[in-house]
Amino acid sequence: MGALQVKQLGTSEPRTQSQDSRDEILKAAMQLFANRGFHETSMSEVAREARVSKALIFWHFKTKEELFVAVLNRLLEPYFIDFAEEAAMDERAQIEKLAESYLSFVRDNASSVRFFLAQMLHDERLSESLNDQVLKLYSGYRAMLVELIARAQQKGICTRRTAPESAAAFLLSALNGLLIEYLFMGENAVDPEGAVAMVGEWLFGAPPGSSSTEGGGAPAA
Amino acid sequence: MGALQVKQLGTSEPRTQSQDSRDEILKAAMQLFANRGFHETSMSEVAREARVSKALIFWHFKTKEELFVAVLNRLLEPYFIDFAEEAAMDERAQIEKLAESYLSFVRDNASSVRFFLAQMLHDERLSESLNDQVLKLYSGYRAMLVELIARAQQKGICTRRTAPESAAAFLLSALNGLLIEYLFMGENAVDPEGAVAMVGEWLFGAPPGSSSTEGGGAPAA
DNA sequence: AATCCGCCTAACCTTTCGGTCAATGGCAAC
DNA sequence: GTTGCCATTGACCGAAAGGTTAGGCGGATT
Repeated sequence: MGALQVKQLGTSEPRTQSQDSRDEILKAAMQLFANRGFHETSMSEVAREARVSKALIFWHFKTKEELFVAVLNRLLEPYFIDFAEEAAMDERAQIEKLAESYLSFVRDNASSVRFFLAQMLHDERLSESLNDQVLKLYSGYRAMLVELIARAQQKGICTRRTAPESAAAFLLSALNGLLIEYLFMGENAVDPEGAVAMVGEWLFGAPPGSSSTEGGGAPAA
Repeated sequence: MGALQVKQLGTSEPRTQSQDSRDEILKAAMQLFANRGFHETSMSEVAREARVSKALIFWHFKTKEELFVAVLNRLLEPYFIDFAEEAAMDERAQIEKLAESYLSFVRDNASSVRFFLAQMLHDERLSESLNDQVLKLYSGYRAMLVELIARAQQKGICTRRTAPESAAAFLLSALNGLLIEYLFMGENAVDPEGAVAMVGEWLFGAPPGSSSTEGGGAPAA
């Protein structure tokens, strides 16, 4: 969970003027691209927002597209989630934690998730590399799930007999569905804990501490 | 499932020249908007594609945005699915059929689904009405699911005790997840039947054909 | 025959786009 | 002090955007 933060600007390092202005430009472009998209954002706007001349942007970045991919890469930085396998937990807890961090990540990065999704949906040639990178992250996540489920089945913890690949795919689909529900309906319409509890029940049967009194998994209105 | 088709142009009806050209323009604009998006499509392109002068477009539609919403409405036509409740089926079959038609609809209209999704994600002010209409369809679908699940629970067919609203929400999320998986990974990566079967099992327990009597939904290890 | 009107176009207008260029001020090296 | 490089700028460019205008053509009305 460590790598969830955006890289902080090292204010102590000796930064050149150039680096400073470059950073300012990237920051402005990031905001504008994310809120309006690529084609709807003009270089003049970026220049104004960054309080810099338009020519300077073209000094730092040869073309508008080069600026765009620089922004993409910067936006992607926080996406490399550190899924430290906490060996202490059993598989069920690990899987639920994985699902939880997926959802909380989406919650915390909603605007850029939205941006990436829109970008990938609609501007294919501009963001092939983005597509690749996201796909990589995605399949890594899926592989983790598959392995966890397989292990749980071997241990006999998981009662569901579905093939691990199918189960993982279904689980991921459910998570993605929550993602888009969240993006459209907003925070209040989604109940992450309830959803996580549901997939848990789906895979493993009754809730973990069902004999005692605990509030998890209660149906919401 | 009758209303899934796009309205055919009635070639037999007496159409005026005006209607013809208007139609040609809409057709061209539809294609271009869907493939490239609003801002990336120019009126000159539309004119060229429709083999018509640019001025004629502005004679039919006051502005570019007016053309756009006309296209939106035309694209939305096939979205009004006719969910004729086939009273002969039991609730499980009805729910599975609902899920199936959701997925096959997405498969058949992939390009416009993609377009709408991108549009809603990224250009909020341009497509408020689109947002509303889609939301309406969506909540209609959800309401149907809720009712079906509630009835199944009353009848005792559905073993799952979750509140119908929560179950329907989760089911819809899973479907939406499949939707985006389909949009990104393509046809071969998604297994609609498998997914439908899974939600069926999730709600009702064992597959319908396996045994006439299914006892507890979540078998213990 | 003259007129009117619906449909359509070529040419034009204004604005803004991505991008270039010559010219600057600051600053370190010689 | 001059040279030379880095960072930066305002002015400028051709192209293309969305949109307008004046007018042509053809068929119905008078």
